[in-house]
Amino acid sequence: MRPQVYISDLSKHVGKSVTLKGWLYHRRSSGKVKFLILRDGTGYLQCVVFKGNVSTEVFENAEKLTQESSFEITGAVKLEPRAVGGYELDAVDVKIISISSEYPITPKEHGIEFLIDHRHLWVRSKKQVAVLKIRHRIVKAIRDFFDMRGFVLFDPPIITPNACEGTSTLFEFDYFDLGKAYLTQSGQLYAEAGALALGKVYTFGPTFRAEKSKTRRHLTEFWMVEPEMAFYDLDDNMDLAEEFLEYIVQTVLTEMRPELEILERDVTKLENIKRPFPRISYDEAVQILLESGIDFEWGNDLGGGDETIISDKFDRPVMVHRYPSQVKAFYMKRDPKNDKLALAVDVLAPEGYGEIIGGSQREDDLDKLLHRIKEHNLPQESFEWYLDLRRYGSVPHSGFGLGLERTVSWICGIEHLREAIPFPRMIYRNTP
RNA sequence: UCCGCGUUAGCUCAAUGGUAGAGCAUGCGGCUGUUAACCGCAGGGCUGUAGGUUCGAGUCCUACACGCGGAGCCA
Repeated sequence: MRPQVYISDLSKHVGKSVTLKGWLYHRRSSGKVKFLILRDGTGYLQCVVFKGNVSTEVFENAEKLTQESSFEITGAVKLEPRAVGGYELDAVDVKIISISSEYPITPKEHGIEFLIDHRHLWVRSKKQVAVLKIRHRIVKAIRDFFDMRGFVLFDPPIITPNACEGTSTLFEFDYFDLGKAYLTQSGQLYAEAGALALGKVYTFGPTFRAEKSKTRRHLTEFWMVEPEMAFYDLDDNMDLAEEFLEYIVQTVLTEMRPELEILERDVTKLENIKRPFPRISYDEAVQILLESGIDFEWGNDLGGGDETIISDKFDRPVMVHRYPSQVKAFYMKRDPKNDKLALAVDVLAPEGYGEIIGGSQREDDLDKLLHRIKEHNLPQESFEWYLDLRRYGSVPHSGFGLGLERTVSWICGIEHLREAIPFPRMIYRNTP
């Protein structure tokens, strides 16, 4: 077999004869000349098959190729501004690997139901490939960011014996003789144990929510990254969060331009994402809502529409801090200046993409935490290990969680979370 | 759980209560520079399911199923 060259490496092979392998993305024919668009996962290449330049057999092979058939093609690479990608292959040989049956996803438009039913094939489409490559780059940026700052990856369990925060609905199942177990909704409590062992840690993995929620901002299975830092207060936490977001966005802007162009993303919106981000208190957020004519009662959580109104006031992510403690989880530390407030922060993405980060300083006082657990009617025995973290060398500590798919959606400018993960899991769909 | 909208060819959509149509895809033919190519021909339908109104229902009514969007909830 001749060595395979990838489309992304073609600049090194201009003027030379190479062999590429891939699938037929599209074909146009004009009698004695055929234009085959090859895709190989790294890009797209127009291959020209002239009847006069190849044997009858090769020309017939090119004729037989249907959309998504796999094949091998050999020819000389040349610069060609008229072709997609800027290069073109003057084919001398075409070998069929496998002829594709009638491919369901045609070049014309499709409805979302059809596409999601064919997700296993939809991921071959140009925009989906671009989104998934950006997702990959974001994941790498996340790991690089924390690794460069001395964080240690600390993997929490996915099977947990009880509800982490006592709020969300969880997926429940039988766990041998030990009774009910649950799929994790957050690795955060375990991350706190990690932070007290290793100083700075992060978790990164799938999490599960069983809420019967059906909106474009929801998945039942999604990925979350959760840093947790010993000796960080709320301000340190917010400093890290904004540095983190800036790094992710600027990395994608620098390294993923071609993909952002395929997605027709307005990059000027992303170029704004530079520190410092605006920081407003919950009280100030409520003021914005009241001034916008929203009938909002102090003490309620912000809804999706409220978040959009607030984020529309800014051209970069806005950090809303110090929420009423009644709408936040039991483990969040109270504001020493106002016991009704929790030292929490939510980061709202611009352009209506909503909450991408939720975080807080954690309650580090044993007695207060015990009190909170009773207040929330949580089973204390399940949290004894967590309370131990306050019994043995408790320190101020903070952390936050970033929803990966919401971040991918925002950066890619896509409408629905289901396009930000290869195989989305939603309330009425667990296939393919 | 609640509130809207939808379901017609493989796909995307048309069709005043009166013979079910187009584009794409597929097949055959034509074209030596195409960019979702183009031109000609052909095949392709229990109009989501079950009732009802009517001389006559894709169209009007009722129920159900499925889907999409939103609310609540959440990252």
